[in-house]
This record gives sequence, C-alpha cells and structure tokens, in this order.
Amino acid sequence: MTYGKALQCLSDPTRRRVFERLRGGPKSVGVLATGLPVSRPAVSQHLKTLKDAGLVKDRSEGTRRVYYIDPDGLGDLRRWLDGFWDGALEAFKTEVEKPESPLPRKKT
Amino acid sequence: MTYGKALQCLSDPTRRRVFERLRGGPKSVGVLATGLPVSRPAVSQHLKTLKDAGLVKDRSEGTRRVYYIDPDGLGDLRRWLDGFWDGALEAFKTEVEKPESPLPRKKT
DNA sequence: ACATTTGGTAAGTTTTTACTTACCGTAAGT
DNA sequence: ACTTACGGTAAGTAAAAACTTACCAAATGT
Repeated sequence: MTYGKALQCLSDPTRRRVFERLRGGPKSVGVLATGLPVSRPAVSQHLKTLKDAGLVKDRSEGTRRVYYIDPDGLGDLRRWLDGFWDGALEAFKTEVEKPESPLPRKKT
Repeated sequence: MTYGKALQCLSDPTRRRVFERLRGGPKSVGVLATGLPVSRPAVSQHLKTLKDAGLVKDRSEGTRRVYYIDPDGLGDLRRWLDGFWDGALEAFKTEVEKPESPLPRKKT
C-alpha cells in the first residue's frame, strides 16, 4: 500500500524532474540541482521525500551523496496501476453503453 | 504529456477513493459521496478535477450525473510509467554496483 | 403549477506544501 | 591544522489546494 505515497511524491513537477534525471543513472545532489529553477536545499528536501516514498535510495561517495532509483518503489506503483487499468477496462466495456432509461427517483 | 495532470490528480487520497470506487462501474455523484468523510460538493469538485485530467467521463441520467472511468487517461499514465520503469531498471542494473572509489573533487 | 431530488458553482477559510536563507557537520585536499 | 566542497536540517514565508456553507438551476413526480 505504498503507491499512495509514490503518487503524491510524483505529483510535484519539480520533484518529478529530479526523479526523471535519475533515469540516466545515479547522480549526486549537486549534479541533480544544477539547471533546476530551485535552490539546492529544495532539491535535498525533494530527495528526502522521494526516499521516504521508497522511490530512490542513496549511498555516500566521499563528500558526495549519490542517489539512484529504487525499482521496487516504482514496481509497487506499476502493479497498482496495472490492476486498476485492467479492472477499469472491464468495467468500461460492460457498463458504458448502458441503457439511457430515465431512472426512478428515491421517493415516489 | 498529460500524465502530469493525472499524477497530481491521483495524489489526493480522497480523490483517489472516489476514483477507485468507479472501478466497479459507473456511479452517480450521490452514490460516490456516501460514506466518504467529506461533503457532497467536495466530491463534485474532485470529479471536476478528475474530468479535467482526462481520467473520467460523465453522462446525465435524469437528474443524476453518472461518472465512469476513461481508460484513455489511465493509458497515458501507464505508458509513461512503463517506459520509465524499463529505463530505470536498466540504469539500476548497470550502475548500482559501481566501484566505491573515492571520487576526485572539483578543485585540485 | 409546485415541491423534491440531484448536483454544479461561489466565496471564504484552513491546511498543506514548496520554497528561501541561514546555519552546521563531515570528508577530503593542501 | 586549516580550508574548501558538499549536502542535510531549521525556521519562516508564500502560494496552492482541499474543504465548508450557501445558493442556484435542471429534471422528475404529484
């Protein structure tokens, strides 16, 4: 049930940009921060949020801290979405062309 | 590039609960609102947001307004996530066990 | 015609969240 | 030892987002 955190985490555009940069492989905080329209501490905070959501992990290399994507967190989200998508498709197929009969109301 | 809206939309827990209820098929606003810890107008607002994000569609049946999931909106998100996941996996495999060599710093 | 069910919208409030600057700790070079 | 690069955390602020109540419009039933 961790997909909730993941969704909330990925909803922020800046945080998503940080996350997307990690697709190319592990990167240090400084590298991740350069070019972004926000300060480095802001990026640090985003990385913390991403870590709490299980979307990234980190290791230290010298004075640098290197972040990289944790596929497990993404997998969780993907599974939720897949199950959701299948169910939704089925419901859509069976229900969307329902008769447009004028429904009865509650109280006669 | 509509997955951004979808993500932001699904990041709210209440909105997600509304959305998840639609997995079982189309439902009216009143039905969707019952049992939730928020007022009916709040649910209306959430439904508007979901609609703007392309995640649901609606039709009118008598005085009721019936909402149902639009699989297209979900598909967009799914495609983004799939591509992302593949790329991330690859980056993870090739990069995660990098040597822990003490990196050189910027200025000698 | 009138009352009732249903739901969208407006206005205002409160809570959340993203950001900034300032500061501190740690690791590595000289 | 001292300096410099790097990055996490604190405190405060500003902007965004979720919720409430009040109100209005449309469709149905009597």
